[in-house]
Amino acid sequence: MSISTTYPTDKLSLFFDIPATDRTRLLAGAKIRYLKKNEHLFHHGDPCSTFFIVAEGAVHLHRQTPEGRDITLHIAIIGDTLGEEEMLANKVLYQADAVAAENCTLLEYPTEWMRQQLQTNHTLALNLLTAISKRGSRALMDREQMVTLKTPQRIGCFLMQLCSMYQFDPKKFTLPYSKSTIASKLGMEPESFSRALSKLKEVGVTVEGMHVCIHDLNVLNQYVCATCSISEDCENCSNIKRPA
Amino acid sequence: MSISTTYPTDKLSLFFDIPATDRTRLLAGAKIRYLKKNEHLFHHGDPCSTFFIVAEGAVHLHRQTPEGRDITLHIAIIGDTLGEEEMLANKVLYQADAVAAENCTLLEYPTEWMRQQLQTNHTLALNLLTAISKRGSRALMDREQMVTLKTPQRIGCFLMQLCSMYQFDPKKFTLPYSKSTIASKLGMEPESFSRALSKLKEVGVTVEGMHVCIHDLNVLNQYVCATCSISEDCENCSNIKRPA
DNA sequence: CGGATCTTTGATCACAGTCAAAAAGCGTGG
DNA sequence: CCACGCTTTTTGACTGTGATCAAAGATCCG
Repeated sequence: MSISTTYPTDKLSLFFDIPATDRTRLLAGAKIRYLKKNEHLFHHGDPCSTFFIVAEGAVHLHRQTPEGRDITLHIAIIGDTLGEEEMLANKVLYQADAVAAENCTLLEYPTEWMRQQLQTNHTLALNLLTAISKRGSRALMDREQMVTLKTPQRIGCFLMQLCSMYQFDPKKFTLPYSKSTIASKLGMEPESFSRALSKLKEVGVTVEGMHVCIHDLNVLNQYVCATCSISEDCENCSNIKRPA
Repeated sequence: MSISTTYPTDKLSLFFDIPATDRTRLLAGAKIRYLKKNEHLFHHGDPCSTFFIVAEGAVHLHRQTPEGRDITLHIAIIGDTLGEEEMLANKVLYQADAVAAENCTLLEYPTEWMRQQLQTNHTLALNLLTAISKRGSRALMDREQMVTLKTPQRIGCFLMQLCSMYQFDPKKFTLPYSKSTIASKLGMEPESFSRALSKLKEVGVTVEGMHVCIHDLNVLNQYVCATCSISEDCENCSNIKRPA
């Protein structure tokens, strides 16, 4: 079975708008890589000559402070890329640790090869830059929310994002990664996360184990966004207000 | 006197690597706009059909929470662009307030015109995307530091950034914008900012009015970066370790 | 000089971090 | 299938930091 039939490459935003022939070549250049949950993809400081696209699962990107504290940079999901900053900025070492947050499938490319593709394939280049730009504005949002939102609100926002990213049914879905991972991604301690979850019960969010139930999206939405400066410009919220 | 002789356009990163003839055309397309300190450039929600480049001074980008709290998104300085997100994402309204943090000179372009330039001038497009990408990774850093660094450390980091951005002499320089503006940009209240400044005295940073003196950059550097996860990958710090 | 804004200082409060321990969940092997 | 050990999550008590409210000093500018 060929790669192109195995993976729904049309779900990878990097390949968006790329004609079938080019896409086939891009897929042929990829090595498929499987990762089990908790397996390392690369370590902070490793020499870096590979670029990855997440085809399935989620990869946790994090790094440590000199004191040994662990900070989450990003959780990359389907369509996200790994090592692109390094590739574009010509870094020779990976700038973070990458660990599978669940079982993963990745497309793996030599950085050099991908660089060449980017030079000749402008659509590909544009897609990558779009992705980077989106990630940037996401980071801006996160920073903003760090200031404006309290712990339970940030969690609420995250849960709504999950629903929209994975097309989960808000009434009943399962957390795709562990609670500590989520806590870290939200910049808080597991204890705070746990306590904040119980506060969310007051707005109709029940979490038992890995199972989440948002009784009323609108109630949660209002609770979360009441103090958020992004408001009208928030894609996440507009999705909720006029559901697909 | 022509625009090209009046402004050191080679300092605008957007025009980097662009041949003189193209650069001249780009400058000819610009309207020059002067802003006095505290003057509004645009308001959040205004219809948006203009793109700006900061040629001089600094523009404070901020927006409000529903509760009326003011959140700083960015302080744009020489070479930075305003309205580029809106332009690229085809937004029809500005997503923030823009106010001059000091007296400013701006290059002003109709969004449509600039869009056309970007389509034909690939270097220009690349420069813009580089700028956006840099801003994104800056936002990521900020978010990270929000978690890892305490108030005085964040201020210290900011002061070092100032020195490197404006080529200030650490021993003696003047804050380019008001303390409340800086506080807001760092995501803290003016009171906290003020108190944190006094703590910085312990590591040899004296601030009197708008005048700052960093007695020993290395001491400050160590104090700031002791708990920072970016460490080796921090451009700011590498500048200090091997000064120009 | 006087009114405005900006900054500092003081007192208090709330929230999230920390440390410690209990509880729940998970996988392994008997 | 249960028992065991390990990890993850939760709960509890406490602490530290920064936000908040209020008021006093500075500073700026007309």
